[in-house]
Amino acid sequence: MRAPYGLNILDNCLTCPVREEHLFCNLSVVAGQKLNEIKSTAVYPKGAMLFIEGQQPRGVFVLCAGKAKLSTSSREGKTIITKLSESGDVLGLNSVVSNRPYEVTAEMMEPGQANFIPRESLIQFLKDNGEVALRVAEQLSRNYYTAYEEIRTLGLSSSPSEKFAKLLLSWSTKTPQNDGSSQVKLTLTHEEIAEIIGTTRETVSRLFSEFKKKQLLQLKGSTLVIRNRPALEKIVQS
Amino acid sequence: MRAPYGLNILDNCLTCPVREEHLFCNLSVVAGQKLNEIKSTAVYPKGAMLFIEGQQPRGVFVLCAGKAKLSTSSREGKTIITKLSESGDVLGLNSVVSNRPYEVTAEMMEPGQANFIPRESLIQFLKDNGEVALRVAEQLSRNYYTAYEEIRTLGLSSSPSEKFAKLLLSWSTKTPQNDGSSQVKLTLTHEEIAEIIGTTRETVSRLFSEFKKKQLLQLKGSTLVIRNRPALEKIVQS
DNA sequence: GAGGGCTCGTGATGGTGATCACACGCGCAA
DNA sequence: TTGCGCGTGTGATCACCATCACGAGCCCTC
Repeated sequence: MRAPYGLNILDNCLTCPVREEHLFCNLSVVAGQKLNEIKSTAVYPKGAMLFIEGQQPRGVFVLCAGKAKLSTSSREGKTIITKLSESGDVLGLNSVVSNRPYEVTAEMMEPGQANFIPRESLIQFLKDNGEVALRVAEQLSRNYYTAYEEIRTLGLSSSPSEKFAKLLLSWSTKTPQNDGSSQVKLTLTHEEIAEIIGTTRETVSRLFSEFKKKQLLQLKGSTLVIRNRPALEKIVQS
Repeated sequence: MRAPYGLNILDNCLTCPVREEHLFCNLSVVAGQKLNEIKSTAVYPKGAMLFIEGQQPRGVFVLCAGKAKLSTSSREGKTIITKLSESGDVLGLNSVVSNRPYEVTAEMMEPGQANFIPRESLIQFLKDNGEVALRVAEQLSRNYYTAYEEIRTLGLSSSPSEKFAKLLLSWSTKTPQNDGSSQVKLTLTHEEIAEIIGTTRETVSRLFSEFKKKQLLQLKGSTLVIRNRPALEKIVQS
């Protein structure tokens, strides 16, 4: 069975063979079944908006396949990307739990699939399953930590170089190589990188040039090779 | 009975006649009693550190009297204040729930009193009381919202004037007057304000001068009179 | 009353990064 | 091929704000 956009529909993407820290894994059999009943699965094209900043929270989305970017914008059109989400992430949880409008916009960066759990059902489910509520609390506090990291980055590290180096390091830690370097597929435009570190597209271009010249990184087609992590860490130092 | 620093020791500051949204209010009788058993009360002088960034989470502090500031610092010594806490606030909750180091330092800005609840006891308490766990989740998601507001401020509003105006408005909404103006007791130094909006002391001084000249605010001794809120909102606009 | 510590005002200066502008290369479709 | 849209490189300029510096006022202690 083929879904649009070349995706295979996953039968049940709430199960998670890989990452144990996922929110809805390792539940009791009863709870797992109940969760399966209240969820619904859908496939989304690139550019699809799961939800938009300011909307009333309809429910949470459990990303099963594809990547999504979370962003927030000012009235003047300036945008910052606050998180890149991957398979397994739960989107919209904060808004649903506190019943406040979505604080971000979630947009698919590539075709993907997600489970949707309506707000009312989820809240009732949490009330019926106290131990899951505690897991949700843990997840929320992890989210909070991520947000705090963001605050530290925005508030404490002033220069774009610093933030850029920090971003590169965060990518690099995901794909460590034995020789200290690492390779990453670069799927973001300079514009998007600028929105992540809170600067302009031009500055990002210049940063790439500068870092290339300093032998900190290298571009082979669309793969980014990060050399000399120690030097990057020295730039960050905060 | 007199406590040091001119404070009356409050018999049980977990009860909260005023604000219903407090975390540990309106519990069942049993839960309330249990909470009373595991908490301990202490009095703190001005400048006391309830906990410090990076420490392992010992437990949460429920602020009963006095104000505290939450801050985080970089290695180079730059500091940002992320929140000013008041009576009723629960400090350290995120770290305790996720069992990660305190992400901020909590320092008393004036003499005060707080209830301490050790981590182990609290977690056990939450496991035994699922409905309270959900309340904790709600509280955490509110914290998350606050953090997100901070991210928006730091990331989207570039100029110090904008952030300063935003800060003034946040103060002003707490004490609305019928004529559109409002008065606030100014207990912060320019230095501290600078740490809140992420700029320098000098810039804050200049902002005060500038806003005074523009009739946006006025200083009567240590009380700050905010006139012309619409103009401030126009400066913010984000 | 003298002295020290803290907060606040304000001038001078310089660096940095946003902004504007334009050119280039690439993929794609008519 | 031509044309268009998009992402990218890079120069020139300029406003803004951090930084340094210094002096004034204020409170507390000795």
